[in-house]
Amino acid sequence: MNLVEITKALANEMRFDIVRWLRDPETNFRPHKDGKDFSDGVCVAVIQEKCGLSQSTVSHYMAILQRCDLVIATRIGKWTYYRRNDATVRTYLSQLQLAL
Amino acid sequence: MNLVEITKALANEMRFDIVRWLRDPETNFRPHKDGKDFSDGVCVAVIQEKCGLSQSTVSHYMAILQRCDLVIATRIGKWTYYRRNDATVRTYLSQLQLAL
DNA sequence: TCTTTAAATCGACATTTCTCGATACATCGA
DNA sequence: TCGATGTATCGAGAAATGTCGATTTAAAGA
Repeated sequence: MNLVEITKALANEMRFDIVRWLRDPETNFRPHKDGKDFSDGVCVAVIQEKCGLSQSTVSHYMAILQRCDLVIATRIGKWTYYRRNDATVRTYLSQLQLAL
Repeated sequence: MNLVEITKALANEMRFDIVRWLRDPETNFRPHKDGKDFSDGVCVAVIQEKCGLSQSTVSHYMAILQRCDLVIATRIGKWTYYRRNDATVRTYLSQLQLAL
């Protein structure tokens, strides 16, 4: 757990929002077109639609969030679903409290 | 209180450390040469010595930390003393908990 | 197998951040 | 008032980040 690396990942309005939104996908994202629930997370296309950024940028951002374990990716067929890693978020917050 | 702005300020190893160090100046910085205590904070020269960065960079970093209220500056004569703004740090941490 | 679709990667350019040395400003002491 | 000292600001170049469109990869379906 590298505090500064996670802080860098969150030091961007959109990535910060994505992590926030993923706390409660039901209220923050539209449903998947095929009706799949959010148990594995939200697919890139739906996150992209919400962000209003290009597909490549969103994919890149999700990779950054994944690299520091803020999200977990699950590939199913053509789709990659990203969900929050609550354990990392919790650990980050408590470590930050201790450090700062 | 802009969460992302404060997060950006902390998204740099050295600035992160400075804020940490300022929680307990007595253990993290050498005493001021004139014997002044740390009640108003730590002067730039002493922070610079600890960081190992140039004077201008440290001055710049302290301005960034000050702009988002993470530190409070007190000018006394030629010296500027910087101390942590614990209120901001606490508010930041709790707001972050709520947001994330 | 060919086409379509979702996502990742690549290459490029613009913007921001990092960091420095030089200079300016303010204050102190002689 | 002059020189020394501490800090802030300026200007610049290097590095990192943001962001895009194009391309590649992988899987699904016809």
